Formats: sequence, C-alpha cells, structure tokens
Amino acid sequence: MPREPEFIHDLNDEQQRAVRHTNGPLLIVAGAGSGKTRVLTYRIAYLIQQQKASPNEILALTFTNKAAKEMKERIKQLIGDEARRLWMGTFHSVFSKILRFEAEKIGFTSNYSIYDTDDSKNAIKQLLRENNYDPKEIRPRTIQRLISDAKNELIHPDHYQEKFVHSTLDDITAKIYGQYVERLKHNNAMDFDDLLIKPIELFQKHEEVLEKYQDRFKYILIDEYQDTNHAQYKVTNMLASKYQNLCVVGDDAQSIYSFRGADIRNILDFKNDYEDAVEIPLEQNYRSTKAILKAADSIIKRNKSQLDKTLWTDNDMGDTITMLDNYDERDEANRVANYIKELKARKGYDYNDFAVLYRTNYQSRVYEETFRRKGVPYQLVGGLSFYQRKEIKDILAYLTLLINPDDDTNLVRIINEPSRGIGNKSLHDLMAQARAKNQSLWRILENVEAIDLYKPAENSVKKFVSMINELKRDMENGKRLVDITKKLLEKSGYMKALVEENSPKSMSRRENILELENAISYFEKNNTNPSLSSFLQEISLITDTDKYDEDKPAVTMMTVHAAKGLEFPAVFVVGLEEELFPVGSRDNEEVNIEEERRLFYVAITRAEEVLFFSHCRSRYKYGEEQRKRRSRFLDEVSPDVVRTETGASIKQNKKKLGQSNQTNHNSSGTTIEYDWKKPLYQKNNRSSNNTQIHYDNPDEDPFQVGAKVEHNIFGPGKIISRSGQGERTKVVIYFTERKQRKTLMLRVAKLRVVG
DNA sequence: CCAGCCGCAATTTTT
DNA sequence: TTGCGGCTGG
Repeated sequence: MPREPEFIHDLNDEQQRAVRHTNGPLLIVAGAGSGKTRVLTYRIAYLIQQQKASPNEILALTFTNKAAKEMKERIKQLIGDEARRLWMGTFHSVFSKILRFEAEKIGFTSNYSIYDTDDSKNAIKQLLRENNYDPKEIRPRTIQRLISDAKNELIHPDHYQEKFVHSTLDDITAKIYGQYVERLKHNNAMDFDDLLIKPIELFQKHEEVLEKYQDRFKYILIDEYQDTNHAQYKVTNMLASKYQNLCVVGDDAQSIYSFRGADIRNILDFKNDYEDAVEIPLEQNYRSTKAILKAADSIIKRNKSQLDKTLWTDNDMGDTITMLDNYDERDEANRVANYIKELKARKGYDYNDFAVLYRTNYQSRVYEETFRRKGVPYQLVGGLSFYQRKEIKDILAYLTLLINPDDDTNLVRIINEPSRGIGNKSLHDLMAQARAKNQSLWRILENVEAIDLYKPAENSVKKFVSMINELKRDMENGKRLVDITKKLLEKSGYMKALVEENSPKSMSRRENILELENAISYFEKNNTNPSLSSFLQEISLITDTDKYDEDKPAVTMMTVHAAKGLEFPAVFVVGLEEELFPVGSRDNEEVNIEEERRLFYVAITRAEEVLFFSHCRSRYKYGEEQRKRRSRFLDEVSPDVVRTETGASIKQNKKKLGQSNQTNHNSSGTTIEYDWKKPLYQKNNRSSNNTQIHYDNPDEDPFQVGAKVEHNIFGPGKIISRSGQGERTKVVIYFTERKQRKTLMLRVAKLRVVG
C-alpha cells in the first residue's frame, strides 16, 4: 500500500479519521462549517491515492451541480487531471446518464425528454381536462404534488388507491397518476422524479444491470444525506449493497427539503440500516464567530429530534448580531443597502462579502429596485431560472422535437408558437385523432391528408412538418447545433414575430435567445461528442443556483434554501416575521415549524463575521398593506448576542411591540438615514385630504431648502436639501429637537411651514 | 383564428 | 401588484 499522502495532515483528528475509514459504511455527522466538503474531497483523493479504487469506480452524489463542480475542482488540485473520470454530479444528472445507456431496457429510447415541473404540470392539466375535470377546481399543482410524493415513496399507480383513505382528491389522483405515467412513457419522457425511480425499476427488472453498476461503483459517497428522499435512499442502497462502501455526510440540523420528500429518517436511521456503520461527528466549526454560533445553537436546541452533537469554535467572540426593526419592506431594503455601504467603508468588505437571505423569492423585488437605485451591485440567484423562461423553453421544445418527435407535450407547446394558423379547434381535432389511433401527435401531423381538417390549418401543418423534417435532416447530416438553432429561429418565424412585436419584453426575449445560442456554442466547443440529446439532457438539469458566482463583485441575494452550503462574511437574514419566516400555512396544510427552525439555523450559520436579523412591521402583499408581527424565532434566539441598532437588548423591544406605533419605531432608528415611506401616511393623506402635493409652480411650493417646518411626530426642523420631481420629491430635514436628520417624501410627510 | 380586454387568484422552499 | 385564462369582436 502506498504511503499516506502529505495532504492528510491538513485535517484535524476527526476529519482524518473520516478519511482513513475506507472499509464499510460510514456516517459523517458534519455540523455547519465543520469542513465537510474538505473531508469529502480529501477522502476521494485518499481513496485514489491509496489505490482503493480508480476514479471511475467512485460515485459521488451531490444536490447541486455547483457543489459537484467545485468538489471536482478541489480534487483535481489534490490528485490532478485524473479527477475528470470521477462519477460526480447530482443524483438527477448521474442517473439521467445511466438511464441514457439503459433506456431501451425499460421501454424508452436514449433520446428521452426530461420534463421539468412546468412540463409535468402541463401534462397533468391536459389529463384533467381529458377526464372532464376543471383545472380551476382541481388544481394541477395539487395533483402533481400528490403524484410526486407517491413516486418518491415508490408507490405504484396500481397501489395508490389502496394506500389512501378514500376521498375525492385521492380518487382523482389515483386515476390521473396512472394515466400520467402512461402518457409520459408514450411521449418518451421522464420527469424529475422518474430520474430517480426509473433506475430502481431498471435494477429490479435486470439483475445483471444492477450487478454491473454495483461492480463499477466500488465506493459511493453522498453529500447532504439529510435531504435524500426515499427513492434516493433506495437506489443508493441497491448500488451499495454489494461492497457496502457507502459514505454519507450530512447534518440533521440542516434538513430543509421535506417538502420534496426528503426524509430525515434516512440519516437518523443510517446506523440501523447498515449494522457495521461507523459514525464520526465533526464538531469543530471553522466558519463563524462565537456569537453567531451561540445564536445558531440557541435556535436549534429548541427542536426535539436531533442527533447529539455540540458545535464549538476557536474563533473570536465577534460582534453581536444586529436586529433591524423596520417600518416596511422598502424601509428594510434601504437600511440593508445603507449598512452594506457603511460596512464596506468601515470594515473594508467587498460587495461579494455580503448576502441577503430571505424565505421566499418574491421578497427579492424590493431589493432589486432599492439596490439599483442606490447603486449597490447585486447578483440575484434563483427565482425564475433562465431555462424556465418562455422563449427558452419554446426553442428547446423545437429542438427536443428533432430527436424525440413522439413528445406530444413539447409539440403542443410550439405547434402554434408563433401563431401559424393552427388554432385551438384544429389542435383539438388533431389530438382526438392521435388518441383514437393511439399514435403520437407527430405521426398524425405527418399524415395530415388522411384526416378531415380545416383546410387552412391543414396547409399550415404541412408546412410545419416539412420545416421540422428539414431541420432533422440537417441534424442527421452533422450540421452544427448553433446553426440548426439559428435556422430554426428563422424558418419557424419565431425571431420575426419577436422583431415585429418590438416591445421591451420582446427585446429581452431576443437577448435571452442570443444567450441560449451562446450556451449552445459553448457546449459544442467544450464537448468531444456534442449531441443535441446530451445538450438537452444536461441543460434541463441546470438550475439558476448553479450560476452563482462567488467572485462577482456584487451582493448576493437568494433564498435560504439556495444558500445552503455557502458562506459569507456578512449576512442579512430579512423578513423575519410571522407568516413569512416561519411561513404561513397554506390551505389545510400544517407548517412544519421544526423545519422552519432548521431553515433559520441554516441562515444563521451562513455568516462568518457579521450577522443582521431584520423584520418589518408592515409589508405589502398582493398590493395590500399588511401588519406583521415579528418572527417567534427572534424571541427564541439567545438575547445576549443580539442587539438593536441602538445597542439595546431585543427583549425590551418585545414590550414595545404591542404598542405598534410609529414613534417607538423611529426612536430606535437613529444611526441611519433612510427614505421614509408612505403607507401609513398615505392613509392619513387620503382622509384628511391634505393638499401639500403637486405644486406645478415652484414659487407656490413653500417647502424649499432652508424653510422651517414642523412635523407631527418629529417636531420642528429645517429643510436641508431637496431632490426628486413632482410626486417623488424628497426632502432632507434636520429635526432640531431630536437632533436627527431624516429623508422624507414630501407627498406623504405631513409637514407644516412655520414662521 | 387571434388580439386585446377584463376578472380573479396567487407567493413557500428545488432537482 | 402581476399574470394567467376566458371571453369577445374583428
């Protein structure tokens, strides 16, 4: 056996133990910031260096492409270029590759389509209609959720009904589930869940295939094991059952994906599932200050079921956490922006040292506006991803059609996009034919003469078919993908329609399409064998989170979910209000408060040095102002490491909370100037019919620089400066009694001129 | 067939 | 507030 590599001494004792344990199942319980990625990469490098396995005999599964890419990069640094041969990627991408090799064995072709959540929702909606259910009453999303849950639990459609108590919804789901599975097979398509459960089906039906992969993967490693669902558990369990060299890394305290079927029991029960399993805890945190860690610990210990472990750190105590008490979300965004600028100046941080973390994507909007206005560079991660945009999905649907013509869902998507005279009625007729003959829609189109169709539509269909066929020929002749795409954009009239529309929206769509073309060229340049099929499969599994660039000089804005696995010197956790973080219950479903708490724990532990909590007293929802109570989590967190902006203990604030009036709020916000926002005053304005707005002639406007004014709440003051036009006019006032500057919107502040 | 208008529901979190 | 789906008139 080769001598141990030098690099092992980079690790602490626990970490070394985890790396050296090469035989049999291993559970690494890795607390936040304890260097688990390091352990995983070193372990892989060690296995190779010790000749336990060659790179292509190691399977490492992660939850994001980015994590996989990063790990590969780091292993490369340890062992060199060989690292390329590792089987490393997300569950979905690794198994989609395996399925591409083995698809025929389970009745698909290697060119199968991958349906994202939208595609599969559309398919379900279509099926609901076919079964005479109104998608407005029976929400496709609900059915989709139930089907997805069933799939991840490995419940076959035939057994769905047995499993559940009878209710209308369950009956409908049972019916649709079966049809949905058939429809996808018919379309030669798999959804995200299928990418996990089809391999199981494959392995069960074909023992020899299972053995092949069991022998191939001598070592299996799984990152973020706490977030695996039953299907993922099962498939890796099958693969590992021969050699039992399964190493899982996870932290039950960071399990935040139960809505996706993640089962925390997978990690809690690991030692029962694998009798010889060795458990190694990693408890030293290298990331955060003591204050941050204390806050995190005070939160997580409120949860009942956790594996026993105590995080500790050698790092400094650090600053206390600051809690921002804001009026509304614009106020909040303003202050966050101001603090970012201030910290940047005072502590020498760069923009990319900051992250703004929130519970839901829609919260990003105000931040985008505010940061843009204030000139704070940012990068937004998540939300609607590039590949989910309509124009991108359309083009990809065209491309998909070239290799998987039987995919009705993608065909329907673009058959009349841009409109070419094949309207609803005609499409309906065509689909009825397809169903009657049990053929794909494409086959019907190819033989459109055979059916009785509205003539103009029939001609359009013929043109459409010949266009697709021509592109197909191009592809078979080995024409470059970019060129095929360009031709497609032209021949289909897609570009023309966008050019003619000539709106800001269509402009941005054209830009996106251009970006897609770039992505395609890039793919062609960087792959030895760039097929359309592999391109489509690869990109359908790319997420926006993967695009996060830590070196971009910009503040990162993302959901807490997306931030998992990342770290930042300074973090703002915003929107800490009841019904937001923790989220509000939806319909009849109960909120899993322990999971919300773990989510908050994840948020806190992203921070290295500086941490802010922030909540608003009111917030806009659906264009309406809502009063908000601050999050219970703020009352759970250890009070001795959190301070308000003025340095007061946050417990004091709790008393004030009940009074919910403006004055208290203002008195706490002394250090930072910010735009005072309208909502509360707007109401007053309306009712009191205040006339201080709209002065067309500046001479009539008494609120000029230098004027002495009085404010209902802040008392007497003097206007120092003035900015903005008309309704948006703002004034900076120095309030003499309070010795404080404020920026106010003239339109909404109730000001009187004095003297 | 299709563009344009109106009314109403929607916001968890992601591969 | 936005965005989708349904209805209507050309």
